[in-house]
Amino acid sequence: MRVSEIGRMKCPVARTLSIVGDPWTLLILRELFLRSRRFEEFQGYTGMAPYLLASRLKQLTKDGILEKRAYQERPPRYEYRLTDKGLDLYPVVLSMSQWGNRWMSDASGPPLTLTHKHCDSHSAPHLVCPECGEAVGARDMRAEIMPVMQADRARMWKKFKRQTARDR
Amino acid sequence: MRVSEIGRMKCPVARTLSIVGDPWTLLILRELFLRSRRFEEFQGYTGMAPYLLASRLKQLTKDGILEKRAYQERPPRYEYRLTDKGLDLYPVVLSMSQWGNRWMSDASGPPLTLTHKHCDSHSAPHLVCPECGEAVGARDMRAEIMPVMQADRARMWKKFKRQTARDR
DNA sequence: TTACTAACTTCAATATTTGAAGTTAGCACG
DNA sequence: CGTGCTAACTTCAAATATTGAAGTTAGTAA
Repeated sequence: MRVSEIGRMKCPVARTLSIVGDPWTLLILRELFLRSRRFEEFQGYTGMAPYLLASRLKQLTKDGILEKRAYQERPPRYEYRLTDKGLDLYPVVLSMSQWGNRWMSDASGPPLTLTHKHCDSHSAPHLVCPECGEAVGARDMRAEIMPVMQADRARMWKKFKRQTARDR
Repeated sequence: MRVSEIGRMKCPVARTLSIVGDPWTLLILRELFLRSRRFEEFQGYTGMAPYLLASRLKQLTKDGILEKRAYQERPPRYEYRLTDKGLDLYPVVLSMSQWGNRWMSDASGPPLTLTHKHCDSHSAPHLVCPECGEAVGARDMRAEIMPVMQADRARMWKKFKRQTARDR
């Protein structure tokens, strides 16, 4: 299977990865959540090659994550903004930020702080169960693979087994 | 900047990306959260090439996300399990799953369901502010870049500007 | 007319991924 | 004792993607 085919799996994680499964794309998203909007800002703050940046911005726009619009006509200049679909990726980027803070920080103090606008407190949002309100982690949840995804997995497994059998 | 240097930025998102900023790595994590443990399972259910799988597992082990252990001696067979550091990546994978459910699903019904073990209800955990308990999204939070990260960004920006100036 | 800017595009060199095939260390069957 | 089978990789050559450097476009400003 090629990277470009990951999105064809009947799995919500895989489908999300087909859009944001790339470090440069996620750095662009980080910048957007830090309120960068211009090509130059993305390039300067991520350090990525302009060819790659252009191709990623094009793809994200096609995927409906970003909207490109001119912020002036002459000379033509553009900005990129998150759509609602893009804004909704916030939990992904935030989770990465919090994991990085917890597990990858050095002695130089917190690089980012977050304030909840509504209650005006510094906070690190966490996941809770909407039913009981308790904080949840990996050990607290049980995932069940439904028939539609199970069938897809069974198909992949069979293909894999057929392949290894043919090798002999 | 090269992909392999992303982790040197003083940014928690970038540092996390240096470990999980790759679609195959995240698919391996998905499998681990779905309780896969063996090389063969990862290969069969992700469809990735064995060379890539082996190199990713090696790196994840080195990064302290996984532990490799023999589950039998003769013939030698191994399994891979999440460490605490790895388990703590759950919010990243869960956020991706939920975004995929919301924005990338087709008509064939939900591929995965989650049950909160403690209250036994089907639930889609969401982010809340720990201070006031309110659900939070991108628009509700204000990020502030602290001096240590700000300095790093300023350095990158200057380097970028120096580079484009030299081009002329 | 020359310098400068933002937003790209092009090109050649390098690095990574892919698919197919091969290897290793055993067990199981006839 | 030989053949087949398994899980967990490794190797190789071809295809694909990324990188760094340089170039382009459509303007404004001095």
